[in-house]
Amino acid sequence: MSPHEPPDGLDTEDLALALEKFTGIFIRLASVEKMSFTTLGVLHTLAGRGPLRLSELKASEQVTQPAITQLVTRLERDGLVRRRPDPTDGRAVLVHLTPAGAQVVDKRRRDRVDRLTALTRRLSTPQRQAVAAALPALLEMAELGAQVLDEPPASSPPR
Amino acid sequence: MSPHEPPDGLDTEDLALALEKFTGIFIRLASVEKMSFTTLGVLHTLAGRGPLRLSELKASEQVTQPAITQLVTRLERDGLVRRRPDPTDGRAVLVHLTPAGAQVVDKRRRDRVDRLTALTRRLSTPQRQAVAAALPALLEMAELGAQVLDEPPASSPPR
DNA sequence: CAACTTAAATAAGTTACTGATATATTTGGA
DNA sequence: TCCAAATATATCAGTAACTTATTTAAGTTG
Repeated sequence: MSPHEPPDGLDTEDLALALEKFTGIFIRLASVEKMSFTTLGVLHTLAGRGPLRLSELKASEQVTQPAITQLVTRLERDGLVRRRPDPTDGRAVLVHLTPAGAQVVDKRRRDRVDRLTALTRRLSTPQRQAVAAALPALLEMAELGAQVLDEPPASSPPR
Repeated sequence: MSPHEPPDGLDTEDLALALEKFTGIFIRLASVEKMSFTTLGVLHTLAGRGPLRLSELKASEQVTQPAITQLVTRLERDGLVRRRPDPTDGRAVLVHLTPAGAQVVDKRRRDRVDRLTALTRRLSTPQRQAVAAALPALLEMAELGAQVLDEPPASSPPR
């Protein structure tokens, strides 16, 4: 009946439903401090991957190139990032996180950890163990997913 | 050392890190069709919880009341929702999803399920089982989290 | 070294937000 | 009963954050 169930008990429809609910809550767990999702995404990406070109940020945030230029301009105005020339390519610019920018990311992360801690305290021990056991698989899926998102969005990929 | 590790193996810092990566990918898995996160959030909320007042939508989306009024106006213009008077309160309006609106939500959900299926196929059987075993706990956390988000954002809530 | 490509910036217009305020309805006493 | 306060939504004016189209500058190639 369902084409989404491999033979080992993970129904992808259930998974999608659970993850929809969960991510909807999770992304609201951290204090948002008047910043858009895209802005926070850029700061977070820079914190995780180090200085990047505008074109690399564009790819990771799924907006147009002028939008990134303007967003970085605003972030620079607010002292959260700095533009520096790319020594290996005179056309390019490397966007660096400033200490203030790193602090924003850290604060959000601490908030999230605090709230997650509060949530997990209310789970049963087996539930906590189940979540801990699933973490490597979730990380693996995130990595696989990142690769997929770089590929073209074909509607019906011919197999 | 870490205040975030209960005695049964779930380090919340690890959890937060994994979930950050995972949700960052997950929310981009579905086709976005030129709609903002907020817009999609409203459609999804209506699909999940039935007709709601503007003020209820406002609470679930964390934007100002005029933003919701305008967003619903745009959605109504595009035929995705309809406003109808609340029979129990002459001031209020109930926002209903139209069939076209429900279709948008369904398509996104199908997209997501398809992509998740592709991802989970590349996991090992134990990994899939681990994810399946964690689903109830994730749902529980989402539910607990939803309650927390409704509460006032007090820094030190008195018990 | 001209033609092409790539990286980022600029320009002009649109959309989606915000705070402040207005309108209509309900609620709760005097 | 009736009026003041509270509640639910709408409107208005201004700003922020995007879009497409175009421009500028620096690399790459035959």
